Amino acid sequence: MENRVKAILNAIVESYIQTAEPVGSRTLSKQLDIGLSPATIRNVMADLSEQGYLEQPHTSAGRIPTDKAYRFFVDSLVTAPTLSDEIRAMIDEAVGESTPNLEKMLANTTKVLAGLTQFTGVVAAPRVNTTCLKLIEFIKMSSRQIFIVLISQSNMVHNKIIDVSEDFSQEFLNSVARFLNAQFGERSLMDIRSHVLETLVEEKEQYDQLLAQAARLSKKAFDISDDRELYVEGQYNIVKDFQDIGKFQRLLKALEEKIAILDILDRTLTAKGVHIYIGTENSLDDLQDCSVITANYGNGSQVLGALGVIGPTRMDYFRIIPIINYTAKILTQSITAG
Amino acid sequence: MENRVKAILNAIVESYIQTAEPVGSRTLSKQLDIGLSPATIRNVMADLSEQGYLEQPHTSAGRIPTDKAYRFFVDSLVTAPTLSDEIRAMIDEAVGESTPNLEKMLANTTKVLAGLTQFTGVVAAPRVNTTCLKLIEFIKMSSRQIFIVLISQSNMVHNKIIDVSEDFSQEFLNSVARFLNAQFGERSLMDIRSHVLETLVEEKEQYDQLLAQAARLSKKAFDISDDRELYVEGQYNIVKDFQDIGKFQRLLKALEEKIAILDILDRTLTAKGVHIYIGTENSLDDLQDCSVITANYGNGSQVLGALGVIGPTRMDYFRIIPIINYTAKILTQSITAG
DNA sequence: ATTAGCACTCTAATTTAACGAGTGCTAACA
DNA sequence: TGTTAGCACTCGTTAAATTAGAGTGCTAAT
Repeated sequence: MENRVKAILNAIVESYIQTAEPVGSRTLSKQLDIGLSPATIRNVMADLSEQGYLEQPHTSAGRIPTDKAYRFFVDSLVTAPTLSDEIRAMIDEAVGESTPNLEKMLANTTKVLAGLTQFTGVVAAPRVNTTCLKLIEFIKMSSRQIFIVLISQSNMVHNKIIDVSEDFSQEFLNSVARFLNAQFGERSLMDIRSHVLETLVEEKEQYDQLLAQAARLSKKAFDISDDRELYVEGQYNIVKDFQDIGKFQRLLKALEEKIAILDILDRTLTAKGVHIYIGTENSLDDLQDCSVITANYGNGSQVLGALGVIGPTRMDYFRIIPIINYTAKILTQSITAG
Repeated sequence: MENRVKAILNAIVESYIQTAEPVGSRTLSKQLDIGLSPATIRNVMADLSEQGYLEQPHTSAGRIPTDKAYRFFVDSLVTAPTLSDEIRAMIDEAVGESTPNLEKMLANTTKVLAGLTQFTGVVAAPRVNTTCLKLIEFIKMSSRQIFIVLISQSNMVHNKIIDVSEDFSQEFLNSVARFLNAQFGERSLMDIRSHVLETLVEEKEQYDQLLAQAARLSKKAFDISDDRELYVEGQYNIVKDFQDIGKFQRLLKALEEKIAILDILDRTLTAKGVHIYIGTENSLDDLQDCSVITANYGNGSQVLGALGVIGPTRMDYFRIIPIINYTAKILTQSITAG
């Protein structure tokens, strides 16, 4: 694509991001420093329309960018601006504040994302199955109830109360926990579960009463549903850019149900850096008028989850991208250090 | 107030609840079985307007009920209808499903409230300070980090990771936990905290190194912030009844911030039964166009928290009230049994 | 006390007209 | 050949004017 055409396209996108108004040739001609007449620009715009970069709300209106144009615009953003010290400080504080408690860290991260971007912030907690075991403990609550705590390497805490038919002694529970910690420390829960299952099978042939009990208990302990937590904050920020109440309501509902959003965040998990999904690039119908900007966070060696914001397609990418980027970086650092 | 006047007022409220349209004298005359002409009804309506029960959007429109009228309407609802078996079953299942895990129970309760009423469901978790201790346990994570689990009588789980300067042995931690459990079981956290403080003071004069450490640790353990969790579900249901985007946005924000809503729910805690706050009866500005219907739940002997729904003032009280009532009852039962 | 009748009010919906931003095309220009 | 000025045309937006209808308040009759 010609240089001049690029400049015009990007100028249109920028202008639309700022004003949310269809961009006309005359306005653009004045804004653009290059001495180009409206007529010339009109020609270029006509070409761009043909190529699917621009569209007109109606015949005699200015042009608005299509998703394709946003995509082009974003891809030609080579230099992400550096963040101001104040913004960095805000992120640093919010993210680092409650180490090493991962849940609180993620909640705070979501809040700071929503606050800084003025869009809806989302953070996906680590997948339970892929996290690694740091510590497991059994606590006897009553003769038939056992409380199980399970802490992951990244300081994520899971707990549940299970009913058992046998009356285990606390000493027995302790020994099982000791065994599991020694045996499975730093292994992923998914791995552990399959191993526990193996053990259970072996044990059947051993006819050792105690071992059988231990295996059964362990199996229950690691039988954690793999739902992921999604932190959402700043939903009310979405209202601003929605004229269509119906669409908006569906979006809110999607946010409440969370599953679909998690799917989108999951797609990020494989690759590094900031990901941007523009409008129809989102598989989710209710997000067709939104862009989702995401990035991964991890514990230094492993990707744990993703964070990002959801906003209108005409969001200020230039401003948002470095925020996402930096937040992910700081969160990763905090987890790694914590 | 005259009987006939009552009937007319309630009919107006009912009609407005159904249709959301200002009610005119002619419509009402046809709807009402008593043979009263529009003119007669007009006279009554004029009186009711004077007394502040009705108002007109404009001179030549029908009347709409004021908050005062809703209040009258609600107060004259003597017989709450019995719930259908299906609805009962849905509540039973949602609430009882994940006993004894209180957090999950509350989350499910919120969802079923939102689902059944099609409004926004809210459930306030028990105040941490007033809940009673069932079990406390210390788990050593590393030489300087201790993981603390604290389970309340109502099976609410709190946990946190604290940093310590001394390197406690797990045996020491166990003995401290044993002591606390024996000493303070079934006492409220608030009580315990003040006692722990006392002990700490006494200990200063005892100069017993170990006891001092234990006291310091215990103090940290019970130093829980008293934030209450608020479960919110079905926010998107509010959209329907809001024409004013600005108001709606503020309401969403209030729901996200939760504190103000908790205040309202707290007011319920003193008295039994269903509470209804209509429109301006809500102290919160952003809720002036809403009604809040709440009820308490507890553990049989003690009130723990409140649950309810937030909807437009013109919600169908007759339908909603028994849902709230029954849900609170079942939740209380489940907690008591759990 | 109730009701029928009627003039009056006010909103919401519909129509009409004027406006203007922006386009596409053509012809002139460098 | 690329650029620009000019111009007719389109179409949405806004404002004003008109109409229809629902509902009221008042009065007089029952």
